[in-house]
Amino acid sequence: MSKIAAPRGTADTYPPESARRQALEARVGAIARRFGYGEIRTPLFESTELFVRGVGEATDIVEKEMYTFVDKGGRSMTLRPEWTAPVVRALLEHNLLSNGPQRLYYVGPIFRYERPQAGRYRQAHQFGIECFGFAGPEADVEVISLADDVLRGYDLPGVVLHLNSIGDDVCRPRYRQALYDHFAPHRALLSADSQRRLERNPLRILDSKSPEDRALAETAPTVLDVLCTDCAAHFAQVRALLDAIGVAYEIDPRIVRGLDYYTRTVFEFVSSDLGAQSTVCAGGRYDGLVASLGGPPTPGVGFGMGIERLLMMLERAGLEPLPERHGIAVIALGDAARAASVPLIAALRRGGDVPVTSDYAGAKVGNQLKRADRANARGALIVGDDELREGTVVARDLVLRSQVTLAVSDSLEAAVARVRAWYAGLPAPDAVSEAV
RNA sequence: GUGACUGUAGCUCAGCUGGUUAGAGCGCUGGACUGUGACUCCGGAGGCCGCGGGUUCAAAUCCCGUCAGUCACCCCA
Repeated sequence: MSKIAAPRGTADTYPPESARRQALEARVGAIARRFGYGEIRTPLFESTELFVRGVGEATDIVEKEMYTFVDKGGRSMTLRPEWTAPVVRALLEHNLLSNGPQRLYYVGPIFRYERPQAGRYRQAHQFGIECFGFAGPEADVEVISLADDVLRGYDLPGVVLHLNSIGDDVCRPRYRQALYDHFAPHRALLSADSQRRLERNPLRILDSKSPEDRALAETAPTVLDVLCTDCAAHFAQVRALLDAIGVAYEIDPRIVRGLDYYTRTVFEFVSSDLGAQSTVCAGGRYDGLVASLGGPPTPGVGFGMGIERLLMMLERAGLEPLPERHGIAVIALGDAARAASVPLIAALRRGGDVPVTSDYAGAKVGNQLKRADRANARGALIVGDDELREGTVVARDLVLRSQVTLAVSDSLEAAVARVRAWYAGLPAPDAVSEAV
């Protein structure tokens, strides 16, 4: 025991849990493709400079959460802490924006050096999308609606979409100033953290959890009061379009953003089921990012969704998908039968989509049947001395507990065909479980 | 990075104020049932009591450190 363990905040995923993740990843990918998004994969690590410039020097991610190392060439590299900057880098590197608007989705790990907690890990996984080239509110709505489809599709209770606008280069500085003016006279009443925030980023005081800040935050001016005409119009259209397609939301002026690149629309899907990390999906518009990384001025909007948080919500909501009941377990009894079963197993696996397993350790029938049952196999093929002599196999329905004898001695092809026909003829597990 | 709680068999957990061979349930495995998976009964394997140090005649138990988990803060997906 206590040999080498997985590093803090990381986890292994193995059956049956890995099947849940596969299913989830397949599902979100399918939804993204239905919206016309194509998958992008980027390296696990990038030049540190990319994140410093893309995410923002003064953000927590860059200041204290990056896994940074120096490679053998003396270059500073960083494990991807978020997806947006790498995606933009790839787009610029391959000049994809000159092909017009781009719709991309991703699924994969991110790394942040943080103390682990419910729904927070050092290696986490995110699904997300990025939509480049559309400045209008339709793109915001498309992105939000995609996230909404994913979450609503799971019918999760208690998920609420919070929506806000944090303005642009014109109105955000104005808002900062307004907040500063509001809090500065009462500086002494703020929590220690917020006194620091006041100088660096007064917006952050708004989402503080400390009670002494709350009272002052209640009376603070709202972003929405100081949006410039363009931003206000954009926000109004986003809301109108969300209404038009029936996506429910709540205006929440307290949503701010930890990353520097956001402009205008920001949103979060929040669940009461996640403990302190209540956000399962967060995103927004980032019209300045592409240009700040050296590309042509290009509007963009997207979101990131936490896979672990989504899995946690599914678990707590009791929405675990039932394991699929399928496959054939070959049960060979004795050395001769075991050897004789190999060609049949191989033939069944080739060109078939039915999982075929076999126990080569020579456990007794009862145990092998039990294991096959627990592994959710649908049927079993039993070959013992009698069957070997007679050139047959016993084909057993593991759900109905009934069995037939199949001849397999004429030719391998015929045997395979006969087994496939038998398997295909088994009643669907759903129908069976209702009958039983 | 800060704080609190926790670490005993594959899993879930008992082990009172330190005392001799560390337990249970589930799982695994053998048998009752010479080749059929529920249930029942009887047996078996499986533990550096997270790791390191200290106190003591004696430590799973007390103390310190460390690693890990959980929860919260900071912050965020």
